[in-house]
Amino acid sequence: MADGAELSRGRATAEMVAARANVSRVAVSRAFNPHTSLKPEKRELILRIAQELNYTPDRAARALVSGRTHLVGVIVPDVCSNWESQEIDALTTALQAEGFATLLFKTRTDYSMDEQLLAYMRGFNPDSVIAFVENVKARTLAKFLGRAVPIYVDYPLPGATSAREAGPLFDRLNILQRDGIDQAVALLQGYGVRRIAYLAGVEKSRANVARENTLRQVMAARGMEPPTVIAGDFGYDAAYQSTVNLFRVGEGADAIFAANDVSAFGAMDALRHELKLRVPEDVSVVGFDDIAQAHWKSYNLTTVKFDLDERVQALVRLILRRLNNPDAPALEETLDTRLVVRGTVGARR
Amino acid sequence: MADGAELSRGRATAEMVAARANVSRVAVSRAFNPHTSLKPEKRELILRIAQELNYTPDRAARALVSGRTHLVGVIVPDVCSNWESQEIDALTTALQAEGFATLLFKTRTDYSMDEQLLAYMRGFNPDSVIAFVENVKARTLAKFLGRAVPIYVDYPLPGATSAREAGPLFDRLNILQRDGIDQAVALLQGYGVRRIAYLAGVEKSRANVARENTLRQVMAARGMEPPTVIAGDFGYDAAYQSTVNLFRVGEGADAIFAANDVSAFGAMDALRHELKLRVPEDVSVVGFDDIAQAHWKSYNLTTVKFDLDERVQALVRLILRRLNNPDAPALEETLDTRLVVRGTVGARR
DNA sequence: TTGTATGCGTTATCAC
DNA sequence: GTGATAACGCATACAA
Repeated sequence: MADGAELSRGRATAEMVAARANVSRVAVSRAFNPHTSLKPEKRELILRIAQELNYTPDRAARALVSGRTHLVGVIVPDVCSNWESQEIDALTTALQAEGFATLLFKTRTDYSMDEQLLAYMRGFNPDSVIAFVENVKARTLAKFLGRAVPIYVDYPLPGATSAREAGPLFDRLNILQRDGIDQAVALLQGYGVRRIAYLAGVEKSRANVARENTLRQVMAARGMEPPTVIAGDFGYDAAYQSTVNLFRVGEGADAIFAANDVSAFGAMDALRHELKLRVPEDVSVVGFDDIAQAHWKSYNLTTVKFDLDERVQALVRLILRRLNNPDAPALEETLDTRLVVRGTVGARR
Repeated sequence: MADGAELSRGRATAEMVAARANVSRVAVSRAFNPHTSLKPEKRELILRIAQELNYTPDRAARALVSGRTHLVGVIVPDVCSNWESQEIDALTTALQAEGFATLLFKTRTDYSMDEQLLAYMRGFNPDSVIAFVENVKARTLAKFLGRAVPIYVDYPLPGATSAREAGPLFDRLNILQRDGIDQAVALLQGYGVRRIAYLAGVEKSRANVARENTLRQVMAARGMEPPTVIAGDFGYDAAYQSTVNLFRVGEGADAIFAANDVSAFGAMDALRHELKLRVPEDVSVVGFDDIAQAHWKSYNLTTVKFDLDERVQALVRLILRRLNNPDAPALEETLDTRLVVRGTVGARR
């Protein structure tokens, strides 16, 4: 009766478990920490009673003394942009399996809330922080972080040397986009495409800049004229509008290389529904990301793929390595991209 | 020098701020708590020095003594399903503005990880928990929760009385789907539709069951034959397949009412690309949710809308009300739905 | 308005 | 293998 009441509201404490099991509080603590010495049968008893009483160690208290919150901060501009949401999803699953929880923070791509947000986040003392280079400035991140070591997801510019920032520690996940872009351009070239337009993403975004620069480089290496660049913001509507302008006002193109899949969808819809052009017979389209919608029949998009699982595994690996060895020099992992061929690139007719 | 080193790694503590400002630690604490008495100039000084030293109160320590973690647990099956991600996005923004952070947990729709997940989550001691009825069983949730009062997002079945569970406290956000569904059916009827097929979602989902039952009721009230029900799982691929079957093997339909927007997209693509039927001239389509993609030109979907902002505001309101009054009886908020008319319902030809 | 003393629930250090 | 005791960083009741 009294037990039931105690049990239902206001979580049980280690002391209550200890009392029930006739052991000391310390024993209860040990029962929940694998690498401590405790007689097996005693541990078993304690765990059983803990379960009966619905006891779980309080992580806030644990964090206070151990210095580990088991919280991983994830800073994103848009949860609902398709790529981000798929990454957050997979990351949360993976972190959960390792005993961490995902703490979500939203920022803006214009850096306007960096300081406020980071100070706010620091209060939660995450063990690790995952940020995208384009969302938070490195210096600001360094300044506002507590003991957490941030992981930067970066898209290195072609030719740039491995970016080991001086001073503060920055672990890094590098995504090399060259392979995928080269495959895409080769495919386009093989189908007789000559004039490629690059449908840009948010201007400040490093992912975008790296994409454009790499595309330029690849095209030059293949003896092609530089791409026409048209404005975009990674979103559907801007892509739609820019594509219409390209063909109505501008000079058109044989192919559109979009900064991400969603932009590619916008471009395709503009081509088909507004400009009455066929894809790929009149214009080919290539995207970036390979989000789930890319295989939908309405689009069936040929796109440069980031392997989501690889990415998430690399991130988790970085987190664990850093936590096991807080003073190690900057860690780095690198991933490639590749082209997924579907139906939006083909012979011109 | 020494300061710089202190500052860069391992966060500053209240004591360090106090020392620098020549005040007691307590004054520092007060400076960060608005409703305490402290000479304004003193508070200002402390806050300035805190900023210099990059100090933020440690929330783990604060949680330990205040009993508030400022964490809101959100339990979802899929971050990346479109509706969820948009809701998480908006919710995170709103919570951030109120000083809370979103703690994300992934579960499964088959309840298979309920107990493990909830015990895990309780360790983090969230101040509040938001769950969807279909994802976690009420009894399990009650058993494993600490002091947090869960908020359930529910789609009440038509005719069911307000579902105040006996025993433990459950706050609730009810979404009434009747208005939107009635508007949709009226519109379809007005365009001469007679045979409606309901493209179902995950079978166990209450959202799905409520949608189907309400649709039945509304159609009966309007003197229509009951809908044909075809299988689905809220996803694109199943919707595509089911729609093809409906027309190839089954008896077809004048209109498809899909359990959500993504299903509607799958149905539309099947109709147009596989079955060579026109939407809406041959078959009308209606969806549910009004996700961002619904207005894309390829789909331009007529759909039953949940107002995202209203939803998020209601949730935040529930959280704050509960926190301000922990012993209040079960709180409840109720929202309506309405039809957004776009281009997938029209005259049959 | 301000400072002192106490406790939040846990793990780490040290004895035994 | 086990138990006492001291931290962890902060907020509050109380005294001044």
